[in-house]
Amino acid sequence: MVDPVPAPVRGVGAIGGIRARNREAIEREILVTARRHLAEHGAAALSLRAIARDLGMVSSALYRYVSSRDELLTLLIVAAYDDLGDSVDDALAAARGSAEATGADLFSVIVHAVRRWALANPHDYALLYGSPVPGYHAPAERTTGPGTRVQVHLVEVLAGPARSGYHAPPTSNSAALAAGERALAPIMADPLLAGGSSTSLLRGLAAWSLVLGAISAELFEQFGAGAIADPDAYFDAMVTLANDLVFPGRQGQ
Amino acid sequence: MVDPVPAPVRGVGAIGGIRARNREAIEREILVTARRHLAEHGAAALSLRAIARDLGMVSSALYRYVSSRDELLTLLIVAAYDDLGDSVDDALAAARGSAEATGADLFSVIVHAVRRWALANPHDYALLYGSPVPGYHAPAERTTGPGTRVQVHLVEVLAGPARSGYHAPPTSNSAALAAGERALAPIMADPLLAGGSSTSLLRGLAAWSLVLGAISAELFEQFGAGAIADPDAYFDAMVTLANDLVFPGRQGQ
DNA sequence: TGTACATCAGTGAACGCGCGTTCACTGATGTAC
DNA sequence: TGTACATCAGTGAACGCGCGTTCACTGATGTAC
Repeated sequence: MVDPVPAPVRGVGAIGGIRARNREAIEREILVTARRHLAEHGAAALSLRAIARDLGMVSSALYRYVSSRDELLTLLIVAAYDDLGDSVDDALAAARGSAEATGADLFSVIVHAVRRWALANPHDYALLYGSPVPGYHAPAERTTGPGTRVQVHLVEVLAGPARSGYHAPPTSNSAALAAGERALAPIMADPLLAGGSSTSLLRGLAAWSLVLGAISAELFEQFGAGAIADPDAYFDAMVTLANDLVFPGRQGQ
Repeated sequence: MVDPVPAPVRGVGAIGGIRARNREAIEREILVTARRHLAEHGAAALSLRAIARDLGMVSSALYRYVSSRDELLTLLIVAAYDDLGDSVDDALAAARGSAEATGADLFSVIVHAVRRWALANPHDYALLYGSPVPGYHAPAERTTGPGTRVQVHLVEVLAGPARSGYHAPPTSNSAALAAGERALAPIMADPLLAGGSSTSLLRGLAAWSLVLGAISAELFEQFGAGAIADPDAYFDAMVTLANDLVFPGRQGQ
């Protein structure tokens, strides 16, 4: 949060001292309360005063812990990415523990975990993948790290089948696809993707777009309430089609 | 907008009278100004007072034309859907005029028009397909009509190849896909889809999700600024993959 | 054609609200000697 | 072990702002006779 103070000249800072522990506890309380407000009213309506009120503090007291409303938003974004990352980690760990899983299975596990998390935390999802909060721009240096945890897993899963000899067959319009792959150069430069194929990255991004598009549509009720009788089955089908995109011609689960 | 008055007992209402024409002109001015504010500040920051100020009116005067801020938002949504619909109509008309076009081409024409419109009107796009405006819920009876113009075209395009004998080959996980199709029953009941195939609807929705997901990612910079070197080429590739989804095994453009 | 009257658009003041942020302050907690 | 002092967390008042909405009003526009 905010620097505890320009520089502890003397006194204070005794790590683990009672004051430091109190401070950490209150920092946690602030974040918990802020997340509850986010869940209830959405990011645009986030109010420092309301949060302070809920904590039984005076609004100005919050400034001991948070330098501005924007910083609180940044903290919330980081917390949401972390929460989402944890959910996906847990789902993957459970899946890997229970059975030997193919890449296709794991792709499904990941995106199902994302959807479950999104349905449980719609405003957090909106904060990460919906329209930006007006007047706020996330500082990239603080949000990109936690923001890529899910993608890291996806990249891993995408690379799996390729390592065991699978390669996607050529598809219809290879000219457009080739140009699309070239556009990915800046991403391919990431060390995380070293040795990877831009073809599978392109297809992975398409699958990811499909899944996020489907989740957004469901969450924001773009087809109207009740248009889809069985959202779970519908999403399963979307995942199946997304999976065909990533591993064309390969049998899924 | 607002009912001109409970019931014109006497006087007024002379259709085309100078006062009526003035009223229409001002209604237009309000909508234009509101759209400009939307484009500049986003929907959440939309303010009746600010709009009135821009129009050189006192804020209370706006209530002669609009019953509340929520109603203005509804008008903006309808206007945005109409604008988007017009863009797609124009693009289709131009494409049909210039050359004989296959279904695949028309799909591409439609979604490219959607993307172009979204890039030109990001806040309108966010209003329609992004996270909902906090505290506002669109009245379905006023927004669903204009909201389906694009979908109507898509359905038409999807049905085209089927009419000329094309049928999608079976794909990997037909159990999940079959269940997904069953979930579409409420949509299939729409007269617009009479005689259509739920298979192609399912695939069409997947393609639509893919495209909207890609547009959202681009607009809201979800991959970080500059992550994709050539957004046009990237989107072309996404459309190609989406197209493969709708017409699997069929050669595109 | 003139006149009395209804309806309109727009004004200006006000109500009541909530917001982010700053600031001087008090009393408690901790630390150095 | 005691004491003087630094630093802390939290208070309370205030600044300045903008918002949506209501209301009684004025003068202009239109209409019926």
